[in-house]
Amino acid sequence: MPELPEVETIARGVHARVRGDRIVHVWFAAHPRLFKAPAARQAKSLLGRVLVAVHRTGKHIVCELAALPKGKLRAGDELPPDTQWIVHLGMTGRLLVTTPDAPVAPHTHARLELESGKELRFVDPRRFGKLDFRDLARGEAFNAAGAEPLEVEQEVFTAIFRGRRLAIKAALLNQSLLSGVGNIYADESLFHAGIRPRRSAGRLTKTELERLRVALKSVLEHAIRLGGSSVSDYVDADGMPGFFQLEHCVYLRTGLPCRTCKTPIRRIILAGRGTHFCPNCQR
DNA sequence: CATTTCACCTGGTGGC
DNA sequence: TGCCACCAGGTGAAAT
Repeated sequence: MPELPEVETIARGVHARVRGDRIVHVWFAAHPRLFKAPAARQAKSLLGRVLVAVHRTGKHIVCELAALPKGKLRAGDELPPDTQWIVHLGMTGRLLVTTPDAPVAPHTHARLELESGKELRFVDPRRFGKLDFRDLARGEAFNAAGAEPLEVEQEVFTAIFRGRRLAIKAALLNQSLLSGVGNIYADESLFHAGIRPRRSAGRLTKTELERLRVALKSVLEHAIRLGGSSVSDYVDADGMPGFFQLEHCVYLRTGLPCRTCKTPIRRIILAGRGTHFCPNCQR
């Protein structure tokens, strides 16, 4: 499932391959629920525009698009973006840069044909993903609701959880508090911070919260360096897997010995999700 | 308001 | 081998 490190990896890969390319044809599948703004409006906004940059905000991939100016474009000219195409991968979404003759995978819901001949494809078997766009002229620039885990400072991080009675794991998963943390990195960061997932968020000490902030940041950064976790069907923009799943300490390791103390990893259901922890290392 | 539960989806799994 | 019930979980809406 794509979380912050996977989305970051994909965004970087797409950016490197399509930056400066122009969208010359747009095809969308007829699955209305995939589209927050109507598909026809999105297609109209995408067609003919240049992909100026692709980056990540929370779990969203943001493609910055610019209209081509009327006059001649000179080398080195910066095109100011006027539109954003927003891709959320949901559970099983993929954003792939392919050659036009590459076989079209089942559940391909969007194909953007580029001037260079490449194609940007959105594939999502479960259709939990979402496609949307923003008109920057209307001041609609996309913003994640929660704080960025890689940038948030101690004081803000502490304030986020203050007074909240829900379990810390549930709080970590709440995208309006922190953006980008999903099930894998919630479990892994709580392990590295030595905190049980069921602990009440508001009852954690300042020291524990600081341990959690640092653990979360370093787990996410490590995962980005390894290209993310390929646990179900995640692949990057080139269709290549990541390798952070090899470094998981608790996620999907139920019954296996803790890498630190050999105690078998336990699995519970918390906030409706499978939750993994070491009963000895996490208190 | 804060928090919890559930529907949305399909592919993979395991039981028979 | 085939069939089917069941589960996975990010998000947003509905319920509590």
